[in-house]
Amino acid sequence: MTTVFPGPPRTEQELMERASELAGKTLQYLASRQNIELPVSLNRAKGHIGTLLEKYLGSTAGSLPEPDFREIGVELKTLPLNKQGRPKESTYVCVVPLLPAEQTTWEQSLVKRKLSRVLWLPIEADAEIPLPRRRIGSPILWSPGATQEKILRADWQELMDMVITGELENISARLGHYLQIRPKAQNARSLRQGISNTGDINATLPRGFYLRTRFTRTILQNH
DNA sequence: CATTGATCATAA
DNA sequence: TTATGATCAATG
Repeated sequence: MTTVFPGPPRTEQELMERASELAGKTLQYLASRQNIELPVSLNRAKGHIGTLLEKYLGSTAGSLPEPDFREIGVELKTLPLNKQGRPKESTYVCVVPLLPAEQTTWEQSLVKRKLSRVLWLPIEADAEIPLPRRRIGSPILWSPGATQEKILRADWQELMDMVITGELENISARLGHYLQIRPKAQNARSLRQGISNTGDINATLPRGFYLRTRFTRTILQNH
């Protein structure tokens, strides 16, 4: 593997310069610059493109529960686009804290810290385009507006209230305007400790926070 | 055909 | 083992 830049970006501007160079380039180009081979399909490499971009841009966070660019507090998210140029998938944000000891305020939450500043990188993702030929779009450096944050916060609060009051099993992906909670696991047999409907701690499916496609669509439209 | 629930790879 | 990176695929 070849490292393209000497270290992590020190400023947002430096990050944007690095990302802007990729606009219009293909995934083949992105991989070639780093002497990494593209997988034949994303089927068995679902996060490959995101990882490739992190490496290219100089992220050092690894799999720490932190924004990708810790030095400047920016989170990197790819945004897969369908044939119409709209987001085709929801966006994973972070793990849902299920235990009482893990609870925080909205201000301290990982959801807020990650979504405070996001570098969105649109990627062509229509199934008809071969992976190597899919193009990277122009980067969007985004922060939630006041109204957006208000709704994100309300979603988070509503969902976390359910988590801590033993209503976890009543949470479905239908809840939440912008944010939703869905399974985030190796498979349906994966288990995590959580608060049961009797208030005890028992085993449950690990969950994650996701941004709905209809929300990321508006982010894209506003640019 | 959009959405929900399920799943795959990998690093520390 | 549990977080990251996400997309797949069944379902309504």
